[in-house]
Amino acid sequence: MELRVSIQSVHQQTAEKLRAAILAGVFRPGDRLIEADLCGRLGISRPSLREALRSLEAEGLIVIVPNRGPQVPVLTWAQAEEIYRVRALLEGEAAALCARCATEADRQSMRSALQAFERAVQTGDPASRLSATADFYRAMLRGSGNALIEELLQRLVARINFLRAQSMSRAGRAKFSAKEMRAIYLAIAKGDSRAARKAAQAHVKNAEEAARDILAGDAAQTNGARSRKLSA
Amino acid sequence: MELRVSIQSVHQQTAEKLRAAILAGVFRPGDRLIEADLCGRLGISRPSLREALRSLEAEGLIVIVPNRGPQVPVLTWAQAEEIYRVRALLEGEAAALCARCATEADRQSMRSALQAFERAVQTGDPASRLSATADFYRAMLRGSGNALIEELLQRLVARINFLRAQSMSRAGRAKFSAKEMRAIYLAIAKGDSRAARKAAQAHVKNAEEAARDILAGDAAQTNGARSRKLSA
DNA sequence: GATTGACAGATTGTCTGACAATAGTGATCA
DNA sequence: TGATCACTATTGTCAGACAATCTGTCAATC
Repeated sequence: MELRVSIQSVHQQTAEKLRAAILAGVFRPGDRLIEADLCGRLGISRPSLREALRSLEAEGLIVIVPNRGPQVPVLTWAQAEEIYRVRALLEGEAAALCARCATEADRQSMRSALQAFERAVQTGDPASRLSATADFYRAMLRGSGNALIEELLQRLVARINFLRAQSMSRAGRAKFSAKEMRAIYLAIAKGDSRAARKAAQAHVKNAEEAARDILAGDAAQTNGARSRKLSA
Repeated sequence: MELRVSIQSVHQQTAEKLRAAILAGVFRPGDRLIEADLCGRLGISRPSLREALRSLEAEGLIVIVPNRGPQVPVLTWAQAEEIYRVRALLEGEAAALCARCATEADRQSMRSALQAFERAVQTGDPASRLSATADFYRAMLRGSGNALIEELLQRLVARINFLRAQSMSRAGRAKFSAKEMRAIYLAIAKGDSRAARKAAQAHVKNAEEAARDILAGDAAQTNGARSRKLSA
């Protein structure tokens, strides 16, 4: 039983809030984060803020340019591609492990998350879709029994969150997504680790392709502005 | 041409020095790092030190216990096992990628690092062995063309450095190591990505087993002291 | 004898205020 | 038009301070 009353340190809370803000899109790729500004808004001192920023930097969620300060990184497609490749690798492994050693409780969690997702697809509710997806993955990673993979994936996914949110809300993608997730679940339920790995990797591959389309369309629109920014 | 004379910020330099010190074994698993002490020794202020510590914490190189401060983590075997599993996955992928897209220059670097390693094995020079291994991997990861994998692996390997140094210096292990590395190189030189992946994974698997023996022997010796510490 | 309570010392968590160094900006002048 | 130069905004770094917390010790109590 956990009786602790959130004795979180300031920098820790700060890091969490900023993380959440970036994932929620409050700060967008390319945005600068001004220290004094954040201190004021969060009601904390600069040293505490800077500690939090260092944590986020090491997570890859922000980059800190010397003498210019922190900003949300703008991913190149090459970087995104690397992330997707590693993500496929790790998620495949997690699925395979899960197929081998998940408990019935884990499978149950996955099943209900999957059902929630399918309901959300039918009703067309983007928020529920996102949370159901998160639940599904959490259950799978928990079932894999490898905390390291879970942590690494969480960080990687955070870095492509921007692409993810867009491609997930794209017409048609949700339906395919549901099918792919079901395939992962079925393979795991059967205990077929080989099939589970394949299904998970295929899912990431498809997500990558959806993201690529998004980024391509995006780049075409804002190409001038962005390349000017990068070369500066 | 790079003329800059180390315009690295203080916290960055600090992080690097501490990283190097931990890898070199100056601070051993379980050691506490006292802020005031480090500030004095490094000649820096506490805020700067704390920023550096937050970076190292996010890298997993130290843990910071609330109100007790930073310390070098003591790995359980379960944690080490997770790291080895992910390492096998990533190194296998890197080897496979390298087999597909390394340039002749990359292969040349690997070849000379391998030769240096074999010479070091014959002369029985542990320091050269370590540096040659590092060179070999650096070349392979560079050849894979995936900077993310390189970064992730670097961090993971840092976390098991303690085990690694011990198992590498173990009688007999070096010779096997040389054989395994040669197998990786040959597969990459042939462009056989499948064989390269297998060879790299086998190499990690063997390293893991060597490490397990070390940890088992270690635990038997200091079991009393350690379990008392953990339960406290 | 074991548990509790109190206390001192060590260490971390956090803030304030300050100042130098740097990058970006706009004005000035050739 | 282009180069130069001050100005401003912002970051990098430090010193000093104080509260909060942990650790171990020692006496008091049951």
